[in-house]
Amino acid sequence: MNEPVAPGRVGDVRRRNLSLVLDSIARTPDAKPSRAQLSAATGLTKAAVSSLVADLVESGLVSEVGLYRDGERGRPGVGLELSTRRGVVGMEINVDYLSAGLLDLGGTLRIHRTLESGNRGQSPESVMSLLAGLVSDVAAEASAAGIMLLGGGLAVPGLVDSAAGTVATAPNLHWHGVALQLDRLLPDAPFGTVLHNEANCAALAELWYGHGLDFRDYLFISGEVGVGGGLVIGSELFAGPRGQAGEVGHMVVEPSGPDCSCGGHGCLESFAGQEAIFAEAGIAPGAASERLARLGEHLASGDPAALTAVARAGHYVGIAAASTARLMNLSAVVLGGHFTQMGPWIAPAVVESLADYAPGVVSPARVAVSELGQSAALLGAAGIALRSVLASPFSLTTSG
Amino acid sequence: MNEPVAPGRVGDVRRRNLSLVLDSIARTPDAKPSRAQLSAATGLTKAAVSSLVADLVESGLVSEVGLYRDGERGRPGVGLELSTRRGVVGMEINVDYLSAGLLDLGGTLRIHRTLESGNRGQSPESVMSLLAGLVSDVAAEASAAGIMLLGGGLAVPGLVDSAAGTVATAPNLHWHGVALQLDRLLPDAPFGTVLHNEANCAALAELWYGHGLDFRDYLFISGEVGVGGGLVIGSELFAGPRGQAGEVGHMVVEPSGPDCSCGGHGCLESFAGQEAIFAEAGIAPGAASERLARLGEHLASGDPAALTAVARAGHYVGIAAASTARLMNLSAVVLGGHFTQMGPWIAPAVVESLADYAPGVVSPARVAVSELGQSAALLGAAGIALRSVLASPFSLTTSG
DNA sequence: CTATTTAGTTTTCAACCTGAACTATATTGT
DNA sequence: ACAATATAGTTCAGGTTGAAAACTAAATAG
Repeated sequence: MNEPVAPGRVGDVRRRNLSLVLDSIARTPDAKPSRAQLSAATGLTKAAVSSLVADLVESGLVSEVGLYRDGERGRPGVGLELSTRRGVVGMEINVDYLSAGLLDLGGTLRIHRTLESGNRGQSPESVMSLLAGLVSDVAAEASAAGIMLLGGGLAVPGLVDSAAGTVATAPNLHWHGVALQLDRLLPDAPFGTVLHNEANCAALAELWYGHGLDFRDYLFISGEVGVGGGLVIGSELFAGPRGQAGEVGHMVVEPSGPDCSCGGHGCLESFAGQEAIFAEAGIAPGAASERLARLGEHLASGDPAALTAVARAGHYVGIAAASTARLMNLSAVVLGGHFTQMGPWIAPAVVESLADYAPGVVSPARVAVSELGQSAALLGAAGIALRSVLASPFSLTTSG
Repeated sequence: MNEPVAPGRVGDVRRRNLSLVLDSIARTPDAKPSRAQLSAATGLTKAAVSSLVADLVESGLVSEVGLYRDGERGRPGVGLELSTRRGVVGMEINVDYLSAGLLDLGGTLRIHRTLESGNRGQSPESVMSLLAGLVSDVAAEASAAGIMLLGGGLAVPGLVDSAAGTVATAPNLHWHGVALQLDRLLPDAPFGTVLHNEANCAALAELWYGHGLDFRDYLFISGEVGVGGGLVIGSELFAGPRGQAGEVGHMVVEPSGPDCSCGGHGCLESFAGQEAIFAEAGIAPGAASERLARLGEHLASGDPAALTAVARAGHYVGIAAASTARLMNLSAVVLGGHFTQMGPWIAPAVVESLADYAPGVVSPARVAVSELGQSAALLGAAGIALRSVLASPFSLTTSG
């Protein structure tokens, strides 16, 4: 009950306004706004904006980029943009690969390296060592390009405790209750590295770089080995009480359904997880990516077993989405992960199921398939880091 | 995307700290803290607390209550408490009755009046007139007791838009898209009257005056004519994108289930709504309260039809709760509304169902039955108003 | 080349918290 | 009784901050 609410101090005002100005610059990536425009956009006086911008320029987060001349009368303003000489690193540990990438403050992915690596069952230490090597390559390249790294985000396919930097459970990696040495990855970055759930990262990537531009509230459902998800409410990720919300894979969609590895019955994952779809479609065992490709071929050639398998998965995804939409008053659904490859076949089944179980709640036009590729989680993790920098620029300021 | 984030001004600091101090006083209802204790609790200096308290006392929200002598050495502090001479009004429009009550700032329900009234199908204007009469009685009593009314909250069984003060749809009242004249109810109260959903109000009452003292995160499921609900996350109501989250009644719990009035199939309401339970239990038609009483008798006497009907409702409530708990990472469930009367029979079924479909997520000890009576929604509505006063005391201050 | 318009800076001022010194009022020990 | 001590609360100087308004800077229009 007794949350330690910090007292408001005079300095808080500046902290907030620094972030407000920085955010205003970030929201207009093309315009390169002048101080005067920022003053109008934020409601702060020109004097205040000047003072705040001076701090931001000094800290290196913002650059002046020549005159902003638009043919109008009067003195031209000086264009401002987020510095492209500051960046954050997005990282991903997945079952089959590791990856790391550099996102500059402007939101451009400047570097992206992937390393094939079978991580299932490997020790966290050895995987982290591999990742640290990959990251140091990226860091070296960034350094060569004159880009200073401020922080990073790491996406892991499992339930995580971001605050503690621990992985509670990552079934597909066979990790349980491991504390990751996040400090190793970016030892010099002032904001450090923060751990996040992979599906949540992908949901956020979708928000910032995908369909989030159209939808403010949606359920993101990501097919992987399991079925993960993320809830975006008001253009923000809903993380839940312990940061582990969005686990749509174990919603009950068929009370009389088969037993699930979680101990329950009739979970969505039993119908829409990779193994379930492959089995139903008659795809022989093998590497996941290869089986997925074969499923795609079967679908394209109209194979009935594949078509029914995917339609069944879509049907149950629709049921889970219908319940979620009703419960949380959501109006859109975005499909990601392996569902993207089945997009043309699974989306109609989801639409039909939604129309059947929750008519009028999610219109067909608001069932979308992600267009971000395999980099979604990495982009999301980097984006989280980027936004945490933009949210608290004060610490980089001389007085911070 | 472009949320109008207000710039931070110097005065915001005081606004926040006024609320912080007021909140600190509210959190210690028994202790009647001194300024020095508040200083320690909030982290503000004694000087700042003194200045803030002076404003709060002047505005009438806080009273000094004699010396705080605890046998220790040193000058005794002056006890502070939320004024019992300021209050808010909770109001409820339901199918069978209207009610209004006065909650003082200390959180004590001082007055509570109920008026039997068949409101189903009545015009909003006539119902509001009846309610306004009831409220003016309460206001007169408050005035006689020297209590100044600051604001009010009105609970209505339907989907509402609180900001606009409109009822989107209240099926059981037969209201659709009506704008309520909330200003009529408490014309002199500086904070006005705010409209809320009944189930959400009940969920909040549970939070503030019921099991919320034990649980920080839970799903509240309220059986009424329909099945409503409320999601409490981190001791706060999760309202959703348009303030209409928590509609657990239309989650899909049985894909092959019967058609529902919402247009879907297999909704929870089809199994756990009043009509469904009465029909299954073989309770003849009649007034709702009377049928509920008869159901209670049948249950107590061990009537098999009644027992299976309630067990079946509990089974499906458990499925919906399991899905919700998984999706949102919740760990507790509170049953309210008509489920309270069936508590001893329905709770075990819910527990069993949860253990079956989401083992280890919600422990049996965390399935609770509400102990608040019919006044839950009213208490919640009043509590919302009370908290909005405590959150923005600045407007009552001389400088506000 | 002056008037006008827009950008950005400087100056003055008020709000408000901190920190330290100070006053007020109690208990304890002799 | 009375000094010592401890705790509560107030007063006042100091520093940070943004608002408001005056001012400087730099462009275009005629």
